[in-house]
Amino acid sequence: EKQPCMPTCPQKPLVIKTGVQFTTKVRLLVKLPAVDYQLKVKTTFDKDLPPNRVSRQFFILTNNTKAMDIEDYSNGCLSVEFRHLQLKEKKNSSVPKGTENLLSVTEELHTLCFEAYFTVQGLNIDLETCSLPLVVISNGSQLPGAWASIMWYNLLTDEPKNLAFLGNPPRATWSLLSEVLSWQFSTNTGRGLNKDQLTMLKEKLLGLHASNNDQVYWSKFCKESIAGKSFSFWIWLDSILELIKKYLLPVWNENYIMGFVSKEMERFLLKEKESGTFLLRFSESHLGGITFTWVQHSDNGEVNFNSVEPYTKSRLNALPFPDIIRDYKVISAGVVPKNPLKFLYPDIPKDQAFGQHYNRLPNEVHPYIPSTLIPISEMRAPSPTCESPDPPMTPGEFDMLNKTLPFDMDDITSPYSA
Amino acid sequence: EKQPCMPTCPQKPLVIKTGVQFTTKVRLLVKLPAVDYQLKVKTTFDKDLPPNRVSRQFFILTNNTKAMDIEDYSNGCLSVEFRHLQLKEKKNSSVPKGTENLLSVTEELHTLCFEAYFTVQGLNIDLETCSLPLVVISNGSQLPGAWASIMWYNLLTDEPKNLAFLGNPPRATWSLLSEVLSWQFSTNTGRGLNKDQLTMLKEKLLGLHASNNDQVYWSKFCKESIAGKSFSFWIWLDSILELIKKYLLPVWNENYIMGFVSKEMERFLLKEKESGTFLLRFSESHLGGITFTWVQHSDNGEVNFNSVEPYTKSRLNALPFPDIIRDYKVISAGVVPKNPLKFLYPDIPKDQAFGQHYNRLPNEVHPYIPSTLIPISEMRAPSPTCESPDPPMTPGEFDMLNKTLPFDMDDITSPYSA
DNA sequence: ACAGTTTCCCGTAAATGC
DNA sequence: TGCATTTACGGGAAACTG
Repeated sequence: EKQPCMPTCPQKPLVIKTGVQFTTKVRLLVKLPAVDYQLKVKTTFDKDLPPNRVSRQFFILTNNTKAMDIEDYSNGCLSVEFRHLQLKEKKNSSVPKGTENLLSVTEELHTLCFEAYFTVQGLNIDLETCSLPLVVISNGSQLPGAWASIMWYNLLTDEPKNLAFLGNPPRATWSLLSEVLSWQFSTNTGRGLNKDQLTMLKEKLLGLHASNNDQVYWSKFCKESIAGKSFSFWIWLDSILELIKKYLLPVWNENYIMGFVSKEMERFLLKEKESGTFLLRFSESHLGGITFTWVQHSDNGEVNFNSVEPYTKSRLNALPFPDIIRDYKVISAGVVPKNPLKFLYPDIPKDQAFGQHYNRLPNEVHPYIPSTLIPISEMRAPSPTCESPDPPMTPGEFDMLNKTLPFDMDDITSPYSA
Repeated sequence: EKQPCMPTCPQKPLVIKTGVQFTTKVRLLVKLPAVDYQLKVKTTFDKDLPPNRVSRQFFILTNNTKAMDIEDYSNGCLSVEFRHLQLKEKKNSSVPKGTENLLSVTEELHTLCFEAYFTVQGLNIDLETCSLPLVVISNGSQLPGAWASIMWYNLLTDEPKNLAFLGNPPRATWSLLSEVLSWQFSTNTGRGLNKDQLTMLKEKLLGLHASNNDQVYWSKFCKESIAGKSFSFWIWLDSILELIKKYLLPVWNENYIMGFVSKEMERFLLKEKESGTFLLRFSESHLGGITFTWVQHSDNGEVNFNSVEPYTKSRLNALPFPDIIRDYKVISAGVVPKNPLKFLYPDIPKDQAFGQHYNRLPNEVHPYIPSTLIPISEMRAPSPTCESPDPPMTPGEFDMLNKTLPFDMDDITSPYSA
């Protein structure tokens, strides 16, 4: 006879990529009478899953049977850890595809099953248990979608194994969802999302003036693109999570990235601040981008806001973000290059916030002159709203700048015309 | 009975990486009497190779049998193309490893064998042929070494199948070797090596005043490190080939890269030239690097040479090389940033040589200010030998520069101390 | 043609073996 | 322990497939 679920307690990854190894561990929670033979456990993928339930079938490519061992001598607890397990798709399976299955691959839930079969005192015992649902992907680009499925499942059901859950998933209240989003940030980085950041996200997803009890549809969260964009809310948010993890970790953890703030709020916050006050905001138009916006007050009282083209991984691979802030320059015709960033909102001197994360300048390696990259923007013309306390340059200085700066100014060309 | 080699003509890759697909084609060169059944060809790896000859054994993981087909209806020529072949190492083979085998993996030669067995008019016929030697690698980092083996083999023997060749390889005269090196460049890029470049390479390998008849040892070419370096001559040269292929192709093909030139020769060439004349040279100290050296004449007649820290793939991934030349700046205290590169040796205006390869400046994507990276070097102090026709800056200008440039100058700190 | 999905494989890092 | 070699796999691009 079968003893379902109870006796063992499996741990497994929540998303598995085909062809990539994973590890799982099963622990026996009941104490068996001492046996003089090894207790073997077999791991199976989607055991007894009714056909047509999934559009893809997988199997464990590697050795899937292993003997349990005593994990803890104090209580004689038995366990077994499978390493180097690997999943492969069953191709040409007789199961016809696309039978009423409208789920995308990242919504399709699967389980790992474990069984231990043995005879004791003439009794046949078949212990069996299954993991909570997991998602199988074939490429890392599917990971964000897969993770969203896991989040939604864990957020909205207590059922241990409802593999059709995402066929018709319930909605989530914002108050519930916001907790899990903040938790994603805190577990992945070390700092969660604060009230203002969550408010911006709520308004992005549910519109202005939404309440915490308003409900978010699964499709709105993860499947439908944001209006005017080519990606969904979660894909956008996850791209920022990855950006932080890879390029912004210390700066994020020290709370120097406001990040989730609307452009309207940004201007509202900056407009009363000193010229050169800036804040950091994640791009809403491109995946995984961060920009800074600074304020400039001109002599006539006009207020001007500038935002740099967002930095994404290609640029951040070349130059760490704190160095970008340290070295960023704006040039405009006839003015010496100048870093417009002075105070991190509200009034933290730039070097106080970021100084400890600046990278050392390149070391001189004889016989070479060290060299580095600096980020630079051109203002096509000295805007009347730009701070411009600098004395005008002499004509000679102006001419020299024209020859040495990489931007065309009034079509003055170098003496070596192409 | 066996018909060796003659009847078929195999084409195969020269270096095969385990786990990566490759393609090979066999063509039947004799005309058979028409047969009404399919003529099947079987591909085998290292067929009948005596054990202990190689330290590693491989087998074809994928389907290795396929029927020949009429390739060309005009002459009825039969051929078969194997696609998606894949090699895997036989592990735990009974062959004990390391039996008198002193070859490295990239020196170990193997062959692909093809056989077609059939009966016609009561006669058993077994056609069989083998490919020329090939090298099996497991990681792309082994490709340069493997390629060197293939080059040496093709350069120095006409034997179709001497798999022990690299156990005791003959030497190559420089005149022979230099041809094959130049040919590597011309086939991989579009431009070979000129006389001056080859002379520099000869001197690097054989010392000054070596003659074209001097001989190069295999170990000197590929196995032993260059004195004071951690890589061999060929590994160094191949790193430059890869650099050109990936980052410098048009500039190389237009002959704007002198590249292989000693530092002594470089100075000799530049010293009589106008200030701002520069040339491009491949780094000899680091793999896959390119630097530029420019000359500056000071008022007192002293000549000064500066070389920038070599650019390698990490920097070149961030910024295309022509843009580096266009935008490169030198700054020193109190002087406006300035591009020291004016004429490509001997006297080609920089923009004339590189202008057509400059990338467009970033487009304005509203509402962001476009931004780019520029390469920059600091001269710690205005060298007395530097060209310095610029009027000294006013104290105000100097102070401003201190605040805005990313380098510390005389320990003047920003107002926002860390 | 196209989007969704998988496969391929370079290049780097880590693991393994001698 | 260090070096030579293989394995692992993220990430971008190509190939596949309905």
